[in-house]
Amino acid sequence: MATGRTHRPATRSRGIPEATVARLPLYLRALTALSERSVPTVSSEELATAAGVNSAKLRKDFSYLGSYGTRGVGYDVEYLVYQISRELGLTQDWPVVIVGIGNLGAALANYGGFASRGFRVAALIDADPEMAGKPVAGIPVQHTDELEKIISDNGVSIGVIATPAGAAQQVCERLVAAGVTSILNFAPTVLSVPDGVDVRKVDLSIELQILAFHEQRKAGEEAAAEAALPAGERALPADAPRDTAPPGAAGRKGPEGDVPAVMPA
Amino acid sequence: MATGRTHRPATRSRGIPEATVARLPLYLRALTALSERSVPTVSSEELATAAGVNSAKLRKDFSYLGSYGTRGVGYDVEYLVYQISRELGLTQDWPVVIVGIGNLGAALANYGGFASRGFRVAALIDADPEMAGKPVAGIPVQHTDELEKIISDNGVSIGVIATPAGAAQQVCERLVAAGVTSILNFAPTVLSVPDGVDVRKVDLSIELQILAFHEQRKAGEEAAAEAALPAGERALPADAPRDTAPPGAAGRKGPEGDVPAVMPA
DNA sequence: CGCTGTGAATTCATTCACAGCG
DNA sequence: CGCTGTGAATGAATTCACAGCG
Repeated sequence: MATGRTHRPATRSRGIPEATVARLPLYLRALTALSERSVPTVSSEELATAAGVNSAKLRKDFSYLGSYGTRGVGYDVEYLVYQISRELGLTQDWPVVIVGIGNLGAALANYGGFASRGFRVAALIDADPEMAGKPVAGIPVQHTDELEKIISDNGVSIGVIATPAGAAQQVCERLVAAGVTSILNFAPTVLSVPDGVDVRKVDLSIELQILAFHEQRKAGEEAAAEAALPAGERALPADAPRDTAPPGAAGRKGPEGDVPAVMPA
Repeated sequence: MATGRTHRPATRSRGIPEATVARLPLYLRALTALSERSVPTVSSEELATAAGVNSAKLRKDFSYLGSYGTRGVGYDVEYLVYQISRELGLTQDWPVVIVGIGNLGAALANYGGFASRGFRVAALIDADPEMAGKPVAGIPVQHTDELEKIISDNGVSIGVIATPAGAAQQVCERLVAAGVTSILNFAPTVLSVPDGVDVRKVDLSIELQILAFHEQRKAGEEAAAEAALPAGERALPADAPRDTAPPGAAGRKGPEGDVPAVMPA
């Protein structure tokens, strides 16, 4: 990906930044809601609010797609829905397979937003022979043995892995060998794939851990705020509300013997 | 460096970059696996591979935490596990509530990796009176009416929203009012929260859409690479270069005004 | 030596601020 | 006027590359 250094002069002809791509679905969702309410046009300000971003960012994002707005007015909702859908490749239907029909896999299979927008669950696959034939979300589960056949018969290029961590890499390899080039991984493990295959991961415990980090920081600040007095500043120096570094940021270097007790017991 | 140049050598005492925070759980997972295999030390190179990042990035990340390695040797696995756990706030247990016990909520409740690392499901909450009392993953579901009491009785500061989109904002407000300051949102909607509250979102269809974008791009490149044959089908693959230079082509507008109606809601 | 830790360089993303079109 | 589209400025993240410690 992006390895090829095009000799294209400055102006990116089609290099939409990754960060922008990641926001297009958000815009699309907001626009779809407006469309359902028959709202004809939106300003960047309104749409940005609905999508939870700021308007400068939204306008910059749209500028990578082309000039789809009208100065003094805003954007035509229907038109933008179409343009973004097209950009995301949602004007076609993507058959998807879900591998691993446990609790999570079943929940994904039942997830409505799936079919509604450009994706179609082509098959559910599980390694447990007991599951074979049993319908989940109206679709009969098929055994892993059929994986390769299913992929090629249906021209599947997107696979969802919802197996236990231990099985994920192997499943991944089979999917890739069978022709899948995009994988959404729910298993808590790092997948290694050949070049040209995209992997995105969703991991509950990672998200929780990130939240815990911030939560802990908040607790620390709170405590520091209450007793705003000289304390072991190395321990849990409350970052200034803004971002800049707080005062007295002396050297670092974690003195190994010292394990600063951080938890506000 | 640009503006840098404060009086202080910018040794941030605690300003860990967000991107780094997001990777700490990955390192932790890889380290935990090593620890279970009783591996005593790892080099940045090995650990980086296991975590799926490159070693320079890993070393830079660790440098924000302190100097926990030994030159010429690597990192002590146990020690690093401890340091990262502490940094992430996992040396304490975080009670978590899950609101919305449908397919997904149930799957989350059953998710093992939950309890295993610093988190404890304090309660399951659902709006359906039918659900009340029924145990899911061994925990009895409680009715939404109890939400505030549950939060405060258990000192919950992290909430997981797995309700339908329509209910999410309201649930969010009640959680926040009751004292929750970190939210993991699985509902496909933008939550608005007051300052000081962190929200992270997990959205299946967004992830799929991002994959579809890249998938489409691959298909386009492939076609173009194959043999510049005039593809008869969709004339708008990933390559449709309608965007161009900002300078000369200043006044370009959408494609010949048309194409309104589109997606099936 | 080998491998960490880190300034400096580079690349990527966000924000500002305003020219200019409708 | 109001609002888009976008250069330029700023800021964040990644990568390079190497000094220096064990």
